Amino acid sequence: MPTYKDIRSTLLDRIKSGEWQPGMLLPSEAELAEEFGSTRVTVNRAMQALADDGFVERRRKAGTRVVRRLTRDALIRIRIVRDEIEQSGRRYSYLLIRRGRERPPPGIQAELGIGSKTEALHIVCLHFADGRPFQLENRWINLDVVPQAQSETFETISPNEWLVQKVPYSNAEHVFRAAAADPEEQQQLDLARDEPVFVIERTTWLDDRTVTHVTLSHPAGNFRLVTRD
Amino acid sequence: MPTYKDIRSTLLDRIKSGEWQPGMLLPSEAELAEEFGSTRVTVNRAMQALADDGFVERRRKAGTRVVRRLTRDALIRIRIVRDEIEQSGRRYSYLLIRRGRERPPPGIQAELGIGSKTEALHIVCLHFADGRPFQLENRWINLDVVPQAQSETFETISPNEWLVQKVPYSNAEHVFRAAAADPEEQQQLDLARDEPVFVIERTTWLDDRTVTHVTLSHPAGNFRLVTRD
DNA sequence: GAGTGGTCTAGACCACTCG
DNA sequence: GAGTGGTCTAGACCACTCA
Repeated sequence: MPTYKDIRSTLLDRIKSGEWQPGMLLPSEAELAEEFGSTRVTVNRAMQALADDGFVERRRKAGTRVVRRLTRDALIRIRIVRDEIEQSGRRYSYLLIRRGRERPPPGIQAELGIGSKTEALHIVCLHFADGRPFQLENRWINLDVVPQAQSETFETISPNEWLVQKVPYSNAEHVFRAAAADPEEQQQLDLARDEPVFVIERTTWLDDRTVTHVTLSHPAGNFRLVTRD
Repeated sequence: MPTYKDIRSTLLDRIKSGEWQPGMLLPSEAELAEEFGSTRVTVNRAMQALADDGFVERRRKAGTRVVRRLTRDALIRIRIVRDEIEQSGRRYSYLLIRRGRERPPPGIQAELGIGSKTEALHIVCLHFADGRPFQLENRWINLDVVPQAQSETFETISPNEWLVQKVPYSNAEHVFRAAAADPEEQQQLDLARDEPVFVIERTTWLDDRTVTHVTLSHPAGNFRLVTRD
């Protein structure tokens, strides 16, 4: 007696082998239930799993179709920078460079969703791997959302780790880009001449209120972001 | 009467609000079923959805716990380059630069998983947005896996689109990095002086056999990769 | 209107794994 | 051994949406 996972797997094979081509209409749940000698509920569970994974699209009355893939989804797992460094067997260290309340520039104001006269917490710090600069962190924290940040010095704990503890489940948007290094990046990251930076920008929300916006710059020579399905 | 989605949503609120902290043991399915006035099956469906999304971890006998988040997952949707350009309202065009059978350099041999004397199909081409270079594609195709590629000229269809048609459901690994431009990138992408490139490398398999390896270079000034949970 | 998927209940048995 | 999650069946009703 097949489980819904067995059924899912069998159906997926038919899709991957090309037996069921993109755009094709699949048999109804009732028909498949008969074929597999199981219940419609079980087939439904399998088909929903395939739909969750983006292989098929389902509509009532219209039935289930193999998706036409125009995109490829890649999942990136971004670790806390300390973990990332330690996991690779290198020694992690941390240095706070600046910390203060400031009125952010207009672009950051917009990201944080705050008024032009409101101050936010601005932090610049460095993360090292085996004593060499690995990541320059330039962060703005919205004090309307996380007022506790005011009483934290960030001298021993990085804002990265502090925020994960205080605000564990937020949403985020990332932008990845390459850029020529600006003078501060050039100096703090100790870059080779003409070495560009790999930049991750992250904005984090809690229920539509922006918690923080951060720019993470890395020497291009020692940073790559890897993905596997 | 709550649906499993209602239950999922209620439980997720408790996690996000901090009522249920990371590491905490959740009530058993039976207890929650009683609380919500539903069946254990329905609660199970909700909890499995939370587990799929990475919010909780479940083990028989040990129960269900809120996950301690040390990572953040980001989903990147990579479109076919033509779609990406047209979707943004720009005009797409394509130019084949080179195409030929060659013995690939050692690094590519390893990626493709072929012997040192085996030839592969090497293609270099350019994708334009509104007539300006957008992406330089440098691709190796494993002819053991996709022999049909030999009889395709790739003069009117890009290898990108051709492969999606021929091999719709493959697995992939991506590497994102920044780099100083090499001479060919500098010339073909018409880069400003000292402008770095944003590089995506993708390896694609079909059942453990490597189909293709491609390096996609973009002018840093006009390329960003965006993600949203 | 009719066919398809979406979901629930009630009861059951199984599989894992902790103590 | 016992408690927890994993899954199935059988029957039912509902909700959407296509023709």
